Order: sequence, then structure tokens, then C-alpha cells
Amino acid sequence: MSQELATTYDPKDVEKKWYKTWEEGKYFAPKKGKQNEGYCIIMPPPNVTGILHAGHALDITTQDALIRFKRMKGYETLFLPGMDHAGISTQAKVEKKLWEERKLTKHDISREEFLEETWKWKEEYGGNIANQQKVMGASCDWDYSMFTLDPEANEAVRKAFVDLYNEGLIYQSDYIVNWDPELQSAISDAEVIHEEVTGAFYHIHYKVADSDILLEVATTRPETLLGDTAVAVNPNDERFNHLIGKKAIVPICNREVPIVGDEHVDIEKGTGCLKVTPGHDFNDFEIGKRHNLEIINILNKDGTLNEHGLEFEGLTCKKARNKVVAKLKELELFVKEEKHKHQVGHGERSGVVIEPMVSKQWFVNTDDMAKASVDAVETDKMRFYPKGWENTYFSYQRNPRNWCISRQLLWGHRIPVFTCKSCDHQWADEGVEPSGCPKCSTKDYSQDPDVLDTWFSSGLWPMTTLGWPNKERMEQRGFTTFYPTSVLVTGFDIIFFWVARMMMMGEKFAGKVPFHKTYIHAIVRDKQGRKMSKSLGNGIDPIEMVDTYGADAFRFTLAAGSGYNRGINLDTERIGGYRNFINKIWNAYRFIQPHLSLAEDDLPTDLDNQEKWILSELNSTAKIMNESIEDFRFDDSCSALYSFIYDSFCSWFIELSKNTLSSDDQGAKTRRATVLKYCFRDIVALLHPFAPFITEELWSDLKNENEDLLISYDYPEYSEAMNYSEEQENMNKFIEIVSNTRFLRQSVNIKPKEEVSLQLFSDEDKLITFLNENIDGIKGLAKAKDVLINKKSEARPEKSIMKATTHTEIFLPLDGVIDLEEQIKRLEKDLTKSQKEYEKYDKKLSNEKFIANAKPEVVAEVKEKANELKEQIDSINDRIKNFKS
RNA sequence: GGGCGAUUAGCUCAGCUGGGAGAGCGCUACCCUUACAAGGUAGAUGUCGGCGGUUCGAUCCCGUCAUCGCCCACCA
Repeated sequence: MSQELATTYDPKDVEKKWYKTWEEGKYFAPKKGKQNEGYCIIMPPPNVTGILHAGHALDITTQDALIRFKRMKGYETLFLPGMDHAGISTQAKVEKKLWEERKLTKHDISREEFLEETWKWKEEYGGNIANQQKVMGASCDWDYSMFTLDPEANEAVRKAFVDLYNEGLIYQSDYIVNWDPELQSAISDAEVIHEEVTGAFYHIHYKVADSDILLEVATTRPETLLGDTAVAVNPNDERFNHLIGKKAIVPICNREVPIVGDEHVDIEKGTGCLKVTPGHDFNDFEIGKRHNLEIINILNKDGTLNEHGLEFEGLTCKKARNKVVAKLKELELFVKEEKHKHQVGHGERSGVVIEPMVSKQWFVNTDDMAKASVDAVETDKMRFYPKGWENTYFSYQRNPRNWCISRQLLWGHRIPVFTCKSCDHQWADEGVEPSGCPKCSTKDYSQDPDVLDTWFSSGLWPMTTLGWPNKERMEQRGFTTFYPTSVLVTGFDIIFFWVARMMMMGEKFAGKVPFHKTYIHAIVRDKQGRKMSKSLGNGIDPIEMVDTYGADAFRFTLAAGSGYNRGINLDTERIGGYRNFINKIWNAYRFIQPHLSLAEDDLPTDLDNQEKWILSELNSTAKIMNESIEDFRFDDSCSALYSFIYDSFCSWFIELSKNTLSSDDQGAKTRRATVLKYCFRDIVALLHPFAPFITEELWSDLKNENEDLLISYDYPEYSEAMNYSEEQENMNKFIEIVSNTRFLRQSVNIKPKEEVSLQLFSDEDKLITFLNENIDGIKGLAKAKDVLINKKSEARPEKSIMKATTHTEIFLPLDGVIDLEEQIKRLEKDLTKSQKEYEKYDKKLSNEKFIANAKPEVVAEVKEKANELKEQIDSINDRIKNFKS
């Protein structure tokens, strides 16, 4: 560090310099520490081709703060980074590029060619997000970094798949799935977003065969009648139950279908008659299973009607709907149309309307795994912070549904199921290219064309990244030390997607939960509380924030907003505020630096009471820091640090130290310099997890030659020996006296530089001693040339203005003319305030029930409060009387 | 339809097992005081969403209503 420090802190070079030093010096690598225990956080792998957004920035900040904290505490820490292949979104980007550049779709080129293009894309953009994480200061060990499509990850996926397959937990089935016509793939329930859409109820007449009876059916999707294979009524519905067993005629296609009785039909709802389309409705599919109904798929993969659509073939559902309605009107089978708001599923990625469709897909039976994952949370093997989120988790895991894991995509883990072409045997195989059919040894086999849901590999991530299932790799990457990992940090939106799946997979394959704690952090929103989104254009680019305010300020802002809350409304002005705070620290150091050469290594034994006070405040702060970080209450950590550094240290201790340091008392100067240095060393250490860069920079100047970088230094702990509560109490009174004196000065417009005389009256002996010992401090901070400290029995000065605290009367004698009216007015205002408060306490004390029921310490406290206030009131009253006479 | 959460100073939010409300930002006034104008000193502001209940005492517990979020759900 240069000798001359600039008046403002410039983070740019400092941040680059230290990140490089840490990374090159292998400071992020796990090292055995004094705790002899591992602490590991697996970073939620961001999309490989993504860019860092504000949510990631919060992820990094909280995880890195925890890691840095634990590293300093002496744990063997590993912050393990990685990247996700993000099947759908990456493939979509590559498809877009192919179309824009070469007017090609994925169907125009081979699977191999497409994958080659995707890998190229990955190589080109894959590094971006990691570099951005580095800018944020993430202290990950990049040597551990993994990509979900790395060969090692593939091995884990195949191992898990084959095991589940052989246990019969993975099966293939014709099932109704959410079909995304845009992606032309099945997607999982969780990837479907239900949005309210204004549609209509269309009432249609179905003829009952061999009769004149018309059944009125209501539907929101009339076009699906082309796939109807039944009409259902409730067997208890007296209006219709006599028709059960008869046939109905589906309009347009004139198909004769059975009328079935099914409890699912709600007598009250709609018309009480339900058209049943097992091929395109989840409920109808279930009804179909119960009554053995035929399933007719009327849709192509792109969502248009197929040959079952008859004259509407080739139309989209939306277009077909209008035409079908028109046709029904023509056939005089249309009754009416009512406007209707209902929830319609949309693809999370594609945004298009999801069509329920029956197709052959792979599923995982998660019944038992889900049960185990619920049990783990109920028995506290894994705990949510804040605890309330376990309800969300339970609501998913207590009602597990079949997990559809096959996707009709190209970019992802290929499903390792093979079918023999000669004997038709189907098997799952861990080998990329199996040597042959296990049954007939033929080498002629085909592999299932689908890939796995991204969350299948994500669910294995904590194990995969630590080397599972390869013994050697597990040894090398420290599986036994780091698994189960310490904490998972993530947003609530992926509790089901990710947390639940990791829990299931972890317990299934490692026999242990994948992490002991899950900290669910807030969602970052804009300052008006809106979600950040591209369409609103209200996104905050973390890199831009780092450029403008510095990584430390940005991190501190995010941490200060993070506790057990659900949202952080991020206002760039707040970042500016914390940038100023960082700068304040820089300048506090500029003040201290010239005196450092005086400082000694060990704290002096003859501390004065100002020094005892600041050390005690520091000690309390260390206590709060240790506890709050452990509890993920980063908001508490940041506010405790902020007020200690800003108020206690800068505003009071440094200001008080100016006297001492400019005095001729060499012993006092040395002692003070030593305490200042001691405090500052602890300040940068305490702050390091949140603001790693500036603290490391300042530490390089503060540390002794034989000491290591701050990133590896000890985190300050609370120490009973450093607790000076009496000094803290007296100092608080001292501060109150000085502040009130300043107030008095301003109330009569005394210029800041003008020195005054001051008289204090108190009956607290301990306080009087304390004030006398710190009389130079009062002189310096209240700009007083002389200060008299008296007992209250002494006479008050004539011609003066006065302010009363609960413990001390402050008198400012004045030479000039005093506006008595104004002073009386001010005192009366004080009086009213104190009296009001006093009455509250007095009322309590005169309440017998209070005395009888309240805790004794509360009663004592109230008594003391009342006495103090009484004293203050008397002081003010005396003065008013004096002024008036 | 079910569930969860929120409602506290102009704004964003703390407030642990009930003892009478805090922070940051913003705002006002005065100050370039030799660490810092990205600064200093001082100051103002709250029927703690409404109504009931429990209690000696409620921002905190219970009930209820209102408003706003979010999540889940197959509602034809």
C-alpha cells in the first residue's frame, strides 16, 4: 500500500489485485484448520450460458460470507462451484442461433451435428458467468468446478438411473403429460405455470343414442370433443343416472361413446354432464383408466390437430376451437357460450399453452424416496432457515406425484436404456456403449432417443461434485469430509425442483441427507418490490453495480437486506449509501495510519476507561457477529457492524483519541495507538466475510510480517474478559451529556468554533468520577474551554441555559442576552414529554395488580425509570421557576 | 378452492420467549472543525391496518374483518 492514501477509496484495482492474489495463492483450497472439521457449500450451478443476475449476486454474497466466516473460524472449507447444462434454455439458444445464421432447424441436422454446435456454444459463453462470480469475490475453489455434462457427472447420472431402473423404480408408461408444443417435449408438472385466462364455457348438446334426449355438456375446450370417448355423469345424480350404460353421440365425428357414472363429476358444477377426453385432460385420463376407455390423441407434436381432427386437421387448437363452435352452430347442437375465467397451464420456458397429451415417457416412482425426505426434515436431520419454509417442502413431498424424467430434447444426459434389435430385450446400462445385449450378446441395439430432465442430474449434484460414485474420485475430492455438506443456500422457488430432489437422491444413494441446513434467502426485487424481468427492464446488473460502487459495497447491501425476509427491494441508492460506509472505513484508516508506528503488539494492562469502553463495544459486536452469521441473520450482522464502526468507533472513539494523540503524554499516546490498531484489526476481520476486498487491502498494512492474509486469519470471538459493562454504561451517559451540550449550543446559535464554559450537576458519584477522568474529552467534543462538575446541592449559575437528562443537569452560562421566553418554552416542551412518560410508569406503580403479578425485575426497572424521570422533571421545574422569577 | 406470508416514521424494513417502538435512506437547520462534503453536528415525524378478546400490561398471543403479495390445486 502506498504511503499517501487517497481521500476516497477506489475499489477497482484493489479488487482485481486481491482476487488474483487469493486465487494464485490457493487460498480458496480446503485446508485443515484448528477446528479439524469440514464445512462445505455446493454452489447452485447456474446455467452454463447464462449471465449473472441480481439473484445470483445474492447467492454468492451469502454463500461466500458463510464460507469466509467459517474459513476464518478454522474449518476446512470448500466452496464448490459448477455449471448446469440447462437443457431447455441452452438448446433454445442454439436453435435460435442455427435459425438466424443458417436458417436451419434441429430437424435439418443430425443429433451429432446439433450437439457439436451446442458444445461450441458452451465453450464460447460458458466461462462468462464464472468470471462474473469472481468479480463478486466468490472464494470458490475453481479446481473443483464441474459441469453437469462432464464425463464424471454422466457417470453419476447413469449409475443412479441404472440402480433405480433395476429396482423397478424407473418405468416407461403411456401417460398423460404436459406437452409443450413449442419445445415439442414433455415437461414436468413443476415447469407448468398456471395463469388466469379469460375464456368461455361452451355449452354443447350431445344426443343420447336411440332417443330424443339431449345431454347438455359444458366445456372450455370444445375442439377436444373430437377425442371424446365417453360422457360422464355422477351416479348419484338423479337427473342423469338412468342414462348410465347408454350411449351418447359425439357431435361432428358422430362417434358413439358410453355414458359412464363417475364420482368425480360434480353435480353442482356446470351442467352435471362431463365430456371425457382421456387423451387430453388429466382428470379425464383418470376417468378413462377407471372405465377402460379408449384414448384418442387428436394432436400432433406441434400442437396442431392430426387426422382425428377430421376437417380441422392441421389447425392449431385455438383456430380449431372457433371452427368447431361454428360447425356446432350449423348442426344446431350449440347451446350457449358464457365468459369464464380459468387457469391455463403455460410452459415456464416457452410461454406457450401446454397441451395435456398422452405419450410414452419415463417416470420415477418417488413414493418411498419422498417419504424418507419428509422424515429427514421432521427428525431435524435437515433444517430449514427460516423454519417456515418446511411447510412448502412438506406440501410437495407429502403428496408425491410421478416424476416424468424424459425430455424430447437433444442437449442433456441421454437416457441409458437400450433395446436389443434381435431379441427385443430392454435394459439399462452404465456403459456409454454397452458391449452387447445382456441376453443374447448381440451388438445390434438402439438407445432411447430422449434425454433426462435437468433436475435428475441436479438432484445428484452434492454427491456428483464430491466424486460419487467413483471411490478414487470420492477420496480425492473429500467425500467423507464434506458430505453431507453444511448448508444449501437458495431461493424458495426451487424448494421443490431442487431441494426436494437432492434430498431424495441423497438419502437414496448416499444414505444421508445431502446437507444439514437449507437457508432460503429472499428474492431480489426492484425498489418498488416488483420482480426483476426483461420485459419490465428493471433488472439490476451486478457487474454494473460493482463497477459503480465496488463489490464490497454491493455485497454489504445485499447482506444487510438478508435475514429471514422474503424479498429484498434493491434500490441502487442504498448501494451508494454503503459505498459511503466503505469509504468511511477507508478514511478512518487514513486517520489511524500515521500513528501505527507507535502501536505495540499486546494490549496494555493500564487501559483508561475510554479504551475499556471501545474494547467492550467491540467485544459485544464480535458476539453479535458470531451468533448472527451462524443463524443466517446477515441483516443483524451488518447493522451491528455498521453502528459499531460508524458510531462507536468513528464518531466517538476516534474523535476522543484526537486529544490523546496530540498530547505530550507519550505513554498515553502509545497506549491509545495500540488500542486503535487492535480495534481496527478486529474491525477488518469482522467485516471480511461481507467486504472481503477493502478489508484485505487494509489488513496488508495492519498485519505483522509473519502473519498471513486476512482471508486465512482468525475471526474475532467474544471474550468475557473484555466485557466492561460499567464503562459502557458511563460512556453512554457521557455521550448523552456531550450531545445535549451540542444541542444547547446550537439552540442559541453559538458558532461551532466558539468555546464555551460548561457546568454539570449530578448526584451519581461513579458518573462524576468518570466525567472528571474524561474532562478533556468533554472539552474537545463539546468545544468547552472549562468544565465544572458539581453535586446537585451546589448553586446553579445565573444567566445560563439548561438541559436536564435523567442523571445530569447541563448548564451553559452565557454572557449575552438570553431570550427567556424561548428558553422557558423549550424547557416546558421537555417537561411535558418527561411528565407524560413519567405518568405511564407512575400509573403502573400505583396499580396493585401490576405490583402483585409482574416479574420483580420488571417492577424494579419501572421504579428506577420513574425515579430517574422524577429527578429530571424536578430539575426542569426548578429551572423554569428560576427563569420566571 | 386450499395454504402461506405481509400490513410498524415519507421510502425500505428490524422488533427474539408480551413490560410500552428502532435502523438505514430521505427530509430540515447550521457548519469546508487538520480521517472522511461519498463529510460533521443537531432536529422533526408513528392512534405499530380496523374491530373484538385473553392479561396487571399487547406492535408481539387468540378471534374476526379489510387490503396486498406469493405458492399450490384437475375444477369441466
